[in-house]
Amino acid sequence: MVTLAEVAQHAGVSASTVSYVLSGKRSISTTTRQRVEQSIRELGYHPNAGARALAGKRSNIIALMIPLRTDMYVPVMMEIAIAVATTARTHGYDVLLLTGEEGPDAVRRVTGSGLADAMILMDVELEDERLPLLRRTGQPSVLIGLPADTDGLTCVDLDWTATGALCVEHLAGLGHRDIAVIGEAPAVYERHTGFAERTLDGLRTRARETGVRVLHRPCDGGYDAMAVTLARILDERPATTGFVVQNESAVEPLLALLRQQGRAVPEDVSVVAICPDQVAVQASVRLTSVAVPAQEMGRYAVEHLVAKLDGRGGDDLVLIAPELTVRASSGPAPAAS
Amino acid sequence: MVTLAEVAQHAGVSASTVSYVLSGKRSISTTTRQRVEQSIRELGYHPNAGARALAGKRSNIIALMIPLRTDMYVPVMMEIAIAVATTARTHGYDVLLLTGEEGPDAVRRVTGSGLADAMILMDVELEDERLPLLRRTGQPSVLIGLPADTDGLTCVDLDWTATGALCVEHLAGLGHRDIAVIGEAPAVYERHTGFAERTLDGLRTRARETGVRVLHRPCDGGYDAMAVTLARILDERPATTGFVVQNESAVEPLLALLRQQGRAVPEDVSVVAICPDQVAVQASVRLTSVAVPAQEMGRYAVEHLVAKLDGRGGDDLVLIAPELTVRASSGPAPAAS
DNA sequence: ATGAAAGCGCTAACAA
DNA sequence: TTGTTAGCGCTTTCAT
Repeated sequence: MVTLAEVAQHAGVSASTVSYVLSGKRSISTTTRQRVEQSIRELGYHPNAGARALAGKRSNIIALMIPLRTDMYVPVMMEIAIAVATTARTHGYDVLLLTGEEGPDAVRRVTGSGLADAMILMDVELEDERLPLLRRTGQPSVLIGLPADTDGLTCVDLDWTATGALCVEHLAGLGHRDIAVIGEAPAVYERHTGFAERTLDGLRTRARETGVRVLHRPCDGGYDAMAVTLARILDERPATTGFVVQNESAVEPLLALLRQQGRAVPEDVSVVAICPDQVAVQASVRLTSVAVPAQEMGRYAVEHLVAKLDGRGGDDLVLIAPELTVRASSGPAPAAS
Repeated sequence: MVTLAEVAQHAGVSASTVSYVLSGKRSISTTTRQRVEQSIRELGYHPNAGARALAGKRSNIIALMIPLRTDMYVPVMMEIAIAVATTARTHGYDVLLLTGEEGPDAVRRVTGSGLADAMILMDVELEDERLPLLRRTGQPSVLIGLPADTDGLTCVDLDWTATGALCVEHLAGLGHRDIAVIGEAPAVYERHTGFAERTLDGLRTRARETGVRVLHRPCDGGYDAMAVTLARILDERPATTGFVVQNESAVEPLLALLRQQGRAVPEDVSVVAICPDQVAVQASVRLTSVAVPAQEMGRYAVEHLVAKLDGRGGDDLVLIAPELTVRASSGPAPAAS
């Protein structure tokens, strides 16, 4: 294993000079710098991460806590994780992958051990049990998702309330008066995941304002669950002509079932999805949708964290404005029969 | 920040004693151990990761390289990643998330810096450019996926050749004589991803043996691409009655298209999928499928790595035997018309 | 069964 | 512009 001392000797300079060449924290004459860089290359030197962390008091690692469950939004999680990892690298950070399994203990462990300099939490719940600890320790962190109380925290998220409102607005504008919302799995609501509840809020508020009726039904993914849910909806509200779907694994089943029942999209019923663009485009009907900006959230989280670690920027609350893209699944409400 | 020295002082013992209580590497009297453990709890001590890595020469971190692309098997990747992370924790390891982006450089960086003790590579290509380096450095590692030459490497994978064979066998056994294979995106074959080519091998070999005709067509995901692909297949081989699908995002489109054309599943055509069980069960027709054992692969990779790091076990090649579950999408071939 | 002390490889004052 | 040196917090011989 090549050490800094060996590089120094090889280049005929002191250890600190090599260190400073690496960190750029003081000016070095061009000739020295080049000799050192040459030696580094020749010897194949890589600074030891442990020593660096110990002496420099920063590990250059960002911890990313992802949810253990995979009952929702797997592609979104993955996209965020990849965006976090690549963005982190461009800033010289590596990413430590933590699952929610350990819960608050993971926060304690990572903070206490100096394993990571900062952390990003995904799948934040409204009353998340990790938050008190985060606030208390002052650990630099960014939440992806919004808890009930954001005081003293930095959060990034899609503006779900606006997203819900936007969906209703679009359908209402097309003349739909009875809208059904096909939501995430019941478990998601039971654990008070912020985005699900906020979306619902937005949906309902704007519905009230526009005089539209909204029926919300959670739905486990898959064809069978969707069949049951759809049957119930049409039973309770036969006049339903608009659907908002916030559940990736219900999208295609819904379309299949509507087709099967002879309800044409968008002639008879309109469908608006809340999902990544890729899903919307690949569906059997190109879906009018509000995109979940996964990459943007991941990138932003890292950049904010890096700024914090560099002493720039403080707490912040970033709500990304939703964008609705009109595709082939929504159109004017059919004339009332 | 609480240090080991502070714990030692608080407990009235020496630093080494605290260290040994933590590592269990030498016997400690019960009373001392209890005093030390008490102090650790009272002070909220967490060993510093950097110092530990520096002095102990192991970081207790396993690096996981995931592919950057998300053109295939996102849920599988995610499941593997989560299985790796949770299994690693049960063995006292943390997981560093690397994307393929850096390529071989990442291997060099992680190895050289002592950031991780070992690595797991996903999405291994037949002639993967990271392998020479891995072999040369002797870095403890496990590949998930099989390269062309496995010499000196440890690999885990589903036995894709057997998987392909099994699918043909099942359909042939049901009397199907013309089988179409709907594969991954063309790009997957172009970069010679091992599993895709091996599956094809298994498919073709067994087809030859059972006197069945096989037509293979790569397919980008989504409805439109699937429509084009299906049209071509039925054009070239109108007698096709069996389908093997190895592309998650083509599954539902295929089913929808078949339905649309009035071809009943499984009465007119049979479909066998290669996908996670969850996908097979949630599809609009419960799919006969060969499962991709994602969790098992992740868990095995970690366990093998831990064994290696503990000086137990060496190189190894584990091919997980495929299992085909018969569900509602396959049945006897219709009588020839 | 326990302690004392020498590093592990690096960073960052402090000097020159 | 460069060198010298004192740690960072831990593990692990070597002693006792």
